[in-house]
Amino acid sequence: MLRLSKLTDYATVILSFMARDNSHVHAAMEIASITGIALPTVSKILKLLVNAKILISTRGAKGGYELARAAEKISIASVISALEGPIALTECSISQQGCEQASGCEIRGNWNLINQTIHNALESVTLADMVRPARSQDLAWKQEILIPVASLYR
Amino acid sequence: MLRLSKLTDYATVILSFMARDNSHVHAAMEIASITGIALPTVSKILKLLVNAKILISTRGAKGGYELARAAEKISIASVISALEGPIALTECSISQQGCEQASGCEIRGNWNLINQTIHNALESVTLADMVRPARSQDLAWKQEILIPVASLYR
DNA sequence: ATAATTGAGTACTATTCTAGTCCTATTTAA
DNA sequence: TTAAATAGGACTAGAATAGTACTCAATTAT
Repeated sequence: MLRLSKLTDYATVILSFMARDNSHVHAAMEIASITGIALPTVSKILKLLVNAKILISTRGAKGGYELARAAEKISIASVISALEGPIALTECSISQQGCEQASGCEIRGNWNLINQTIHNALESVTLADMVRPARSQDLAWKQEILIPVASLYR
Repeated sequence: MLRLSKLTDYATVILSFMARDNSHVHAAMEIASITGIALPTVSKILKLLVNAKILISTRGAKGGYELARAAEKISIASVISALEGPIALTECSISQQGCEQASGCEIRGNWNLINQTIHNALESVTLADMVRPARSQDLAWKQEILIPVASLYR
């Protein structure tokens, strides 16, 4: 189902909360109670986000977490790869081992293309976009979508 | 990692083989031996593709599978959803149950937007595109990618 | 200095999902 | 009627995910 893991989903919830109130640092406990996510789980996610340089942590009393940079500069792609590793639809996109399928490998290049397309799309969406309320069914945006892969061959 | 399942990967391999030679029906056994995928697994995939109306099956001796329509009319999105169910990054995108996260739900609409964007991108790539050889690192296509979601709010 | 607060790191467990296999029924061509 | 082939479902083993717990390290307030 092309799904993100729950942890990634939680991460966006946590980050969007922090983006809305970035005036001071937030302790893990505070975040847990506000979002309703269990504390150990919140901690785990926050640590991953710190490692990915998305958050900055301050230890000790009065410590906590805060965004490492403005919400406009935090892409959804970076959040996803912080939690789930590199964005790659197929196996071969990560490990360059190559597949043993003799006849199938001709499509790998195309998968990489699709992969890149999706990656770029996710790269273009920032945390700031997520915080803003979604437009209701505004059909205009559908026309805006470009289909780069298919048009490659024309 | 935003991964597709192996079965979906196999499915594209199988379908691309069938797209290249759509002159006659292919038995599951034939497909298995050519692609190197185990027969029971191939059968399972083929059945799912038939249910999704992507393939047509003929029973009995001299039976087999063939594409239900031209490769140009088979989108990658339809293949993915045949194997993995509806394309949805987050839980809420499928079940309208709603999330219990009190403060997080404001971003659901935005997830749906991203979701739709990716879905449309995948919808635009067809099996025929996959069969064609991939262009080598032609950087031109990168510029072609449009970032519809972020630009929505400007 | 010392105690309290808070994050860092690691290890562990249970549950869910995925991949893959097998068996039996049904259909059709020869 | 027989052989070839798909249809459908049930089942198992393994891997990945989600969530928890515990101990160490750092900082600040008193």
